[in-house]
Amino acid sequence: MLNPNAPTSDTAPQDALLRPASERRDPIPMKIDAFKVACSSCNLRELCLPVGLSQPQLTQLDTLVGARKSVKRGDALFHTGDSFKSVYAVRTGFFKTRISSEDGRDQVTGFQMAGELLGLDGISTDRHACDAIALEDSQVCVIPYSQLEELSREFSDLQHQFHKIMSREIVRDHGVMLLLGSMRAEERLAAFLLNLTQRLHARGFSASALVLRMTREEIGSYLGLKLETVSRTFSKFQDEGLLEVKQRDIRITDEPGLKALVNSVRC
Amino acid sequence: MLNPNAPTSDTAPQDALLRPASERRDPIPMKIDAFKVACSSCNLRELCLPVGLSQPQLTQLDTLVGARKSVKRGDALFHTGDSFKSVYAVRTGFFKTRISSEDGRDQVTGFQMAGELLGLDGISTDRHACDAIALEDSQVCVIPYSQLEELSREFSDLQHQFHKIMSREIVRDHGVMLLLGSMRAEERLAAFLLNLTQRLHARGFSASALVLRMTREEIGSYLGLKLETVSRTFSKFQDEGLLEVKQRDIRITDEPGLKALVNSVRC
DNA sequence: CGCTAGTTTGACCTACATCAACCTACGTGG
DNA sequence: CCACGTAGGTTGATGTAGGTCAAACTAGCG
Repeated sequence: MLNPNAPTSDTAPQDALLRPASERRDPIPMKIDAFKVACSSCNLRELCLPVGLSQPQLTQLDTLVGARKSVKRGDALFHTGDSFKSVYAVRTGFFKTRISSEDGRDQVTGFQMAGELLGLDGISTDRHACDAIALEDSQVCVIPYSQLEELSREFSDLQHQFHKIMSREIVRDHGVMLLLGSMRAEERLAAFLLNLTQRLHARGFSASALVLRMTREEIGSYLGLKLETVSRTFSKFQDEGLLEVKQRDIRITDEPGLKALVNSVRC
Repeated sequence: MLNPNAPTSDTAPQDALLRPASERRDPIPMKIDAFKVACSSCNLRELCLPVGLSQPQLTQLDTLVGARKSVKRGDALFHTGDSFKSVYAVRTGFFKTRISSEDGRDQVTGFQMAGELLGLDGISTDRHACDAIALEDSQVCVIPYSQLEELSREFSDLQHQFHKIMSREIVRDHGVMLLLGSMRAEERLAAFLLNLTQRLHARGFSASALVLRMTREEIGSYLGLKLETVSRTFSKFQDEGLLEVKQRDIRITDEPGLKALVNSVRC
């Protein structure tokens, strides 16, 4: 199979959306304005902000999500210090967020895929607190924040869903702290791969094969490891029969083995 | 000075609130119900949920904050898995939050002092996702979450302040990731101490002297270090003239030196 | 076809962990 | 009031996971 991130047959609700933008063909828009986004007809609505909303609420939400924005691979959706106006929902593509310390070290704080929100850090100071960089040509839905607040005052379902998303980010961050604070390299990488595949699976992709959109260095930055350690750990996993690794193409050949790594203390 | 956490003379808005509960004497409550809390008259209102609210809004908020709850040193305010009903504002005392992995390792994810909110992690799944443990006898204000959502649909200021608090937690967590992912032991401890004193200072305490409410092990867990390393690093800082350390009593004698440590790359 | 960015692998080094002994302070009961 | 127990803290000796430095390999891409 050419694309190992191809959707599995059982769950493939939005395959088209997860291919590179160049391959994608939009469904006929429900509105006349072809550049207008419609959450109500979006294949990601079960993963994104609209989760749990009724049809009339969705129609309202459509009025809020103003436009799509394309971001080329390597370009930033926003930078640290940019004034905060909107949050963004990833529609297609893949992002990383990173923060930098004064002395130039930086830390990747997350990888975002279709249906996930970017920019929540900006609410606290009205300025973005990280850089969001596209790891492949991507498209996001622009959600003007003041309008989101407004609409979520009207619809408690939307309000609650938004709070859930923020809370989920906090819980995720605490999980990463546990990983960074107490796991060894193998456990970190195993946890990372299982997290990625689990999220891809929720989007209709294979749970056992994936194409990494990020470099070893970016993985290392996220996991608090050097790129050489990431590379060596991949090789080790391959030697042990847990994975097949061909550069960025990964196939998980022993998922229970990987899971055991994450849950076990040492050895 | 007996209590090195004593408020400085210039900014001492709520000294009484930050002493152990046993020493504290409440102001005469504005409501007849002595157990009722009044945000409108709380000395922490400039640090807590009410930031930026008008007087009438504060009065509304008073109806929401139902009760105080006392938590003895060592006891849990809530545990992982407890059903989520409320968030809590620390009124007096000091807490830690921690998460545990299946294999028993745990990670301290934060330390909370007066005016800070606990329990935001619970929104995502309707169950608390961490344990909150009092590090000294403490008191919290109970804020029923459904009512908070309701009221924040009425008052956009409250809504925005609540969002800011959640966003700030996300930004803080990302900072901790940077610390855990790329700083060395000395930098971590220096950053930790500076963060603590900065927060204590915002509450009217000295910026240079503090009493740690947590053990070396808890500091280590938060910073991704072993307790011996924390202890050694304290000793090293003392030898270098950055700190005076007497068990949990810390006096910062060279703040610029500490700050330089955090901002410099190596050495 | 040659450049460049990314990756792999090896040899060596170091910051921190581990293990262990001892010290300190405080609370409890005699 | 003292003595003893215990939880927490310090310090030393040694081990090791992962960092650092370096060289070679691979795959796109102009």
